[in-house]
Amino acid sequence: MSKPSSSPDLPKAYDPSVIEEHWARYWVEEHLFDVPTPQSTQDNGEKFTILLPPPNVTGRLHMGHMLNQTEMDILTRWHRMLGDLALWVPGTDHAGIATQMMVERQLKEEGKTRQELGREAFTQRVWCWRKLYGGAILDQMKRLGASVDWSREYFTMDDRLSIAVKEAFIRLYEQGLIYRGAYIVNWDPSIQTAVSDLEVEHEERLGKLYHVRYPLADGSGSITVATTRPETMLGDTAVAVNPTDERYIALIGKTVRVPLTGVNGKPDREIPILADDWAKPEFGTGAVKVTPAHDPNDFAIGQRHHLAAPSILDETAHIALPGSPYNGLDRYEAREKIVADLEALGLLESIKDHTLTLGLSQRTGVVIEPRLSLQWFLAVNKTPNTGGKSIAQNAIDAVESMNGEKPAINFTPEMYKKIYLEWMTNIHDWCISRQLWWGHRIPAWHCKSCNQITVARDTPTHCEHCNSTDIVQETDVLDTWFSSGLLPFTTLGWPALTSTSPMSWIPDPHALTDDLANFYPTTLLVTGFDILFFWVARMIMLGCHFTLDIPMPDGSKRTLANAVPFKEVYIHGLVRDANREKMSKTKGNVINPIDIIERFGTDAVRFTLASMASPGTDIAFSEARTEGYRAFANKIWNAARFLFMNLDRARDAGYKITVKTPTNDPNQTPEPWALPEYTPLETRWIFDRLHAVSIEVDRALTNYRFDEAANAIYQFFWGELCDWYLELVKLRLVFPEYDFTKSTHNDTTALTLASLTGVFESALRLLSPFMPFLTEEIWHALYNQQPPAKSIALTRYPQPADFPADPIAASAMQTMQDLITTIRALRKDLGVPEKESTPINLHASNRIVALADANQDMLVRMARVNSMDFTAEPLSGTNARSTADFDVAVLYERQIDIPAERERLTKDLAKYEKGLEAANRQLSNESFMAKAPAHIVEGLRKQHAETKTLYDKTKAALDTLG
RNA sequence: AGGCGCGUAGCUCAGUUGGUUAGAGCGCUACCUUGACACGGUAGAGGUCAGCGGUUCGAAUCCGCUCGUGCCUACCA
Repeated sequence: MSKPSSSPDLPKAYDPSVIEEHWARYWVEEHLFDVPTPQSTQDNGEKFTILLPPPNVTGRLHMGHMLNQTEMDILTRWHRMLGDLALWVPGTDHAGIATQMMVERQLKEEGKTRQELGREAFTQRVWCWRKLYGGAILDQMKRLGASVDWSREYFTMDDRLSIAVKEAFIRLYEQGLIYRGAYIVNWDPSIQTAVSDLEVEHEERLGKLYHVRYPLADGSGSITVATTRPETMLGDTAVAVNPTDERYIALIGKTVRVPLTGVNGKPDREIPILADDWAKPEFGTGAVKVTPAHDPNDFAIGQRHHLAAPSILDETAHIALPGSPYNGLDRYEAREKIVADLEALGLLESIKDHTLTLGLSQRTGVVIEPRLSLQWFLAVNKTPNTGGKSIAQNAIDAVESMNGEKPAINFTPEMYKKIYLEWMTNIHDWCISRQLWWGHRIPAWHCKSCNQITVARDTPTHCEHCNSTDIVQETDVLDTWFSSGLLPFTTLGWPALTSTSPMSWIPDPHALTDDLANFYPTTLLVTGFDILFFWVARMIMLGCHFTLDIPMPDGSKRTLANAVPFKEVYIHGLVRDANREKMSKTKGNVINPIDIIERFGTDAVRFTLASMASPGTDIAFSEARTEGYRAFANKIWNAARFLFMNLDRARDAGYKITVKTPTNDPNQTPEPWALPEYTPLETRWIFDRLHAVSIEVDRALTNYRFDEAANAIYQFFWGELCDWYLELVKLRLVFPEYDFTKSTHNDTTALTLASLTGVFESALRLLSPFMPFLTEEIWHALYNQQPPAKSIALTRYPQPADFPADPIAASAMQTMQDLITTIRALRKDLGVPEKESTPINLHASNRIVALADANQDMLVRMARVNSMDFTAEPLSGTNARSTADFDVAVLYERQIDIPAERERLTKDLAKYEKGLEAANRQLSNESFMAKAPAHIVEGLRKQHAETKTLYDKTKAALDTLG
């Protein structure tokens, strides 16, 4: 309770730049959204836990981040205001490849390479880099007003998270699910590391199909193979044909000489022709060259037939065959030269155009080279040696509904569930090793004596197999997504106190432990579909696999086996430009959120994104829309000015107005508004609307319908509160007298002031998750900078039960609005000057006559009516209008534009006629009458009657026009 | 090669199990600088719901085909 601020505090036009920075800083500095350990707060409340998809440290905020964070922030603020314990954990991802590339690029500018620096110095350099630039995106987040818990901020390479990654790796290894082996992987020759299947983008390109003749070793002829990559022939170890292919049956078992492979005077290499189903008779020549080290299919053939797999390309995709004339050539140079040489030898039969799908590295855009190399894999379809289901199976079970029950993890939109299951059902083992320096180093040591591997939590001194001390640590690091896949529980403190290792580095082990007990599993994940497989699927795989021992605050232990990391997944669309084009640097259509925020204000941009965020569709971001929402912010600002002005005047006149904001404590339900008998119609009505809009917003947000929630609030605030309620309130407060000292201090004035304040304050709270800055500013001003809570975000979210529903008032008000609108339109068509008041005649039911009579002041103010007569006879003619409920005539001497009026009436008549025909058709249709549900028939009858009335009235009006 | 989605007012999009006369914002037209607000007010115009066929008493909504468009997945040399 405090003195309201005076109106001069608020400038006439809303300027977001003046207030937003201040509140953004205030929220962080006051630690308003840091969640204390739950013992000290209400522990019977619901919990809402949400993990921010960690942006890359290399990242700059883009519109996708802003959409993602706006949605999460709306939900988090909403839950917090509902009294839930709302924890939103922020952090950043070390983003192995991306970051390493960034720093390497920087080194290159200095004329250095990472190899010159060495591993140790290079990683130091990356840490320095991350210190300098890594926080940029978090600073930008603060500008968005994201209500995260900054005290729990993490970085995926932090010590505690690194230990968790190591722990997870070791457990999986011990369960026999991580193995090391030589397989064909996707190799990026530009950054020289393996990447996973997901990090490869496929693109159709026009290439060539070469037919190459391989001479039979016995000189009896030749066999022609078809290939798109002639340069790999240097590594061929066989030619395969289909066993059923009659053309080649006689050749199976013979050998051919691979052209161009003779080195130093030696003859060309001799390789067998063998039978394998993989060779498809209908493709090319039906004979395929087999290069096990450079093609995944060929590798499989090689395995089946125990072929050697010589590598002919080095890690940079240059030919590595000492002595060969092609040695040192890039793969494409080699191709050119080999094709020319084959041609010269007369072994090149033909070259045909051929469209092929190329794999490109997502990060570098370089063509992926399938390469045989030693890598670490996570077996996803294998039963762990400790028993139980495979990782993929658990990840499927968590999402599939069992026995018709709701699945443990629910997807919105539902479509993504299908996509996820499809992918998870066909998943291959995951290559988790990367030949990078920046990342979590694999905790494995190779023994130089016995070649075996020792995997250990602490650096071992000797090989666990042969006791040799000649051991060296694995140089590979883990795929970044391996660590991010663990985040739902590692950010909450796992494996603190649950691990076999002491966790002495944890500053306050108990706090972290409580986090896991209190907040795991998390509630919701909000993200884009682009990381559905990369991240969402991996979190489900890893989360549902591990058994987590969770120490409870009371000292007991809870074991969570195969628990889901989150219960809900909400997938949003992509933010595109206004023309629905994908934003990209090359197209130059990237919108920088900070730029747009500076021009329109964060609130307006947030509201734009929310109001366009319809599930399952991308957002075509349009500035026009944002301009509209800036206008909305300005509208609210000015509505606040109107309120403050009246509160000032009231105060000057001796009124004492109490503002009251309910708390968000779920145990304390505020007293609902009790309206006395003398409450005016518009006040009953606005409370009814407030009741209705809180129902709608609650329903919409429950279903992730940010668009519907935003639109409902917009419509309420502008279309109902400002357009009608504020105008009508002037009747009680400022009309016809503006000077309160001269007006009577009657109950209605006081009630109206209190209602106006209460309604407006409630509307602010309703809006605050969407426009946190503006509402914070006005709310503090409302309390003259001494509010009952530190932030509007810490107050109660408006609930339907807080406001009295009043269907009778709602209906009466609707009639009054119809009447006012009809009179206004009529006045316009009659050419009545705006300021001139006119008498009206009204013909209507007794109920409506009584209503209009009781609310004459509304008609005076809103429709410039200066007197009203009621007629028993229906009204028609050029100065009258009819609705189904009433006829109204405006008495004005000037004549209406007859042709225009005739056109309008004719149009209406046609519309009614069409409606009548349709209704008649239905009502005389026996099947319809027999089969349609009663309320539909009833509704149609009513509509038919109304249309009939309108038709008749319009017809009469048209007849009088002549 | 498979799979998924989309096509509704000039533009960007809603339209919840089929049900009364299909909605919003922006834009457009006309009038109004009224003491909260011209980032405003008031009143309007604007759609054969891509096309064709089917199911139904009833279809923007369900089914089939055609056209257009976007995306994802895949080891065919």
